[in-house]
Amino acid sequence: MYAQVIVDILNSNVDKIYDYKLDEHSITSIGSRVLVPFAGRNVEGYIVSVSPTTFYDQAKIKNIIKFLDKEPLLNEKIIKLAFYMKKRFNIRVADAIRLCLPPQVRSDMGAKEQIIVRLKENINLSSIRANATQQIALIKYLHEVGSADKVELVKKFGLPAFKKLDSYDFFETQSQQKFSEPINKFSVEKKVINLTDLQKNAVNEILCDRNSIFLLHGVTGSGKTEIYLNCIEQVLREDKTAIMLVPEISLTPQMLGRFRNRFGDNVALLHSMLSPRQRFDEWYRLKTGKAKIALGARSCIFAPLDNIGLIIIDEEHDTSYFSESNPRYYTHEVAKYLAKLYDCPLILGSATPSIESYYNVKIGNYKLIELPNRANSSELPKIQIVDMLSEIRNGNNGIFSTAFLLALDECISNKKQAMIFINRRGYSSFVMCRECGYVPKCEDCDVSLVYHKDENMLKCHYCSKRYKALDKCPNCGSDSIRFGAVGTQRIVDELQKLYSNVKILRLDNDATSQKDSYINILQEFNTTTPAILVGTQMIAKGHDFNNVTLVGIIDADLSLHFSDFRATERTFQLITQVAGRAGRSKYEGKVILQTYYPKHYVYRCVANYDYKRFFDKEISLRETTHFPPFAKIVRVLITSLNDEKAYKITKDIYDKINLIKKDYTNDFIYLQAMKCPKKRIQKKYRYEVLMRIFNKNYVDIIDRIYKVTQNTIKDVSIFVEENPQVLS
DNA sequence: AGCACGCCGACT
DNA sequence: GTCGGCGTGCTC
Repeated sequence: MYAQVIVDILNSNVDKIYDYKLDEHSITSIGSRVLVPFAGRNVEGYIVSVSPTTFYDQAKIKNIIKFLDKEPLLNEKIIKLAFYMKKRFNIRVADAIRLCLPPQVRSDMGAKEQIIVRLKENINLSSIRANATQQIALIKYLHEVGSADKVELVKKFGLPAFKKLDSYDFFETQSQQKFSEPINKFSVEKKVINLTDLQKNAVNEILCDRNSIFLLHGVTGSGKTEIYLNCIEQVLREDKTAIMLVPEISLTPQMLGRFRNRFGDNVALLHSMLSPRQRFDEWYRLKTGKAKIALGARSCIFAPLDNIGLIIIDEEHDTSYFSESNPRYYTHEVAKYLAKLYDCPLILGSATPSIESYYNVKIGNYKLIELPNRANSSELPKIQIVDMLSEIRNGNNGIFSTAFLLALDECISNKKQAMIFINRRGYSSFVMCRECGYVPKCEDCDVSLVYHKDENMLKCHYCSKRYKALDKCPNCGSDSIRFGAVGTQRIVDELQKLYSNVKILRLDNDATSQKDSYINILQEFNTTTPAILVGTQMIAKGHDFNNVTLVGIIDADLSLHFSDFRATERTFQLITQVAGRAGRSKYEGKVILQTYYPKHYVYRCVANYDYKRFFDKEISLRETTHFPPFAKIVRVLITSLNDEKAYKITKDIYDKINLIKKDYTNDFIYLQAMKCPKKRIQKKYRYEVLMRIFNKNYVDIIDRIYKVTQNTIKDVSIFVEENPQVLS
């Protein structure tokens, strides 16, 4: 028998199947992690299949050294998924497999045992030549520290030196392994919640059709979570398992609490806030069947579950479901494939579905379930559009409109809470010298610096590099400095001037850099009245605050101005989400939306909670302009510390794609090579080849694009992105 | 990726 | 004549 093995090396040159001899081990070996000899060393690999024959030269086939775990870590379906991901997203199989395993599995308990090296007692140093500097340095070092890790020694003194000394038999080695059983416990305190008729129908519809993809379109507060919980309950009764995905940011204590209360320690949590150890424990509970529900962010789709009965993607429109760094993948596609493999339903839930998902309903790929009302029958908050231009005409040049200040006054004097949304952190968007127009920029990135008042520093939002704040213009010496558009810190400042004795909290990336402060800030806000919470997108998602009666959107247009075809869609989603924070319990909520474009269709639709009208507008626009979902955007991103090299490669790739285009003249809507909008980030120069391609022959074309961009070139990295979320 | 192998300049 | 610093090509 032969085992087909994928080696755990992240390099496309070895991203293929290698055959090894397998003695009487039968089919049960599939998914096992093994140690195999490979190019003169031992590496970890995964058995992806087993067969009685081989196409490779039998004389060259080696034996598997050992099996690294008692049980296979992967199942056949996960392996299928890994190969699908290679094809669909152009990533390596080993990359896909790694997504399915916590890092500990590979580093702590298996083949990657540490090899501890010591010097033997009576070694004859005279065999070393006097000019072998590396060897002597190694001996000296080892003599000083006593013992060291082999990997460390090789890194410090080079492999040749280590090998030479090893050949003299100077070393004694020992390997270390560790592994322990995880522990965990939670109590169940079951609360019965009566479903509305609409919710009941939704649950029934899903459970009666286990082969479909459902788009659950329910307004904020319509009780989608309760539907999820009921569906999961049924699936568990059938002795199956479930995966529930939420955007990282909306995995709030409330959400977690609801799952824990309902399912106790049957829920495993996979979340980036967990320590590596905790994450491993949760993974292990799923792997061993001690937990049957995997709850977590994007990568939780790779939870080690068998017999999956249901997959849910909550807030399906959220951009965090795109993995934008390596390995790049789109969670919806992974979930769809998994659902098909397990013959189980997939639920995509949102108050503001992505245009693409809703379009899939229109063309019959998804089934639509609608929840047009809030579950507790409270009204959706009234959204009032305020024209900021007419504010200026009326002599108000401030950040806040008169209508907003009045509403805030009322809110505060009623001892309620307000949330203020501004999608920009820091104090102001940029700083500029009034005399000469100088704008300080980051040394490593092609972006303006942002002033952060609390630290009195200028910060780069792309690489987090910090600079001294300016008291004088370094260019002309003037001390007259102007601040650009306002950010969260500035809002807090202005509000504190107006309400010196009201608690004002800020929630953005800066305020939450320490691990728990995110939860602490929310906790403090939750228990304080009156109070004002100022924040970025972070405050938009899934928090249930009972006393919020006012939501202020300071500059709604912000996300509208991105030169991205999804800008309006994002604006609609963001505003609906933020507005949904108001009036969730017995108190009526109100939303004030400040804009310079009050007539824009996105605001008309948003104010009436009219998703369908917005969708119709947007989809016809996309169709006539040939944008997704009617075409695909592909971006090849080329980055390098070396500007000329990057330029040369870009030109090269452009030429090659231009050749492909000759075979598919009618399929290309657009093809262009250029510098990226941000020409440099973290010292790396950035170029791109951008194209738009019709769907018809897309699969063939992208395959060829992947091929011409695969060549690994020294000092230059090349990424191919499909429908990139941000173009910077 | 990372190892062998082979070619080269530098120094013993 | 060795050592070690690279570039190349291959890994079941």
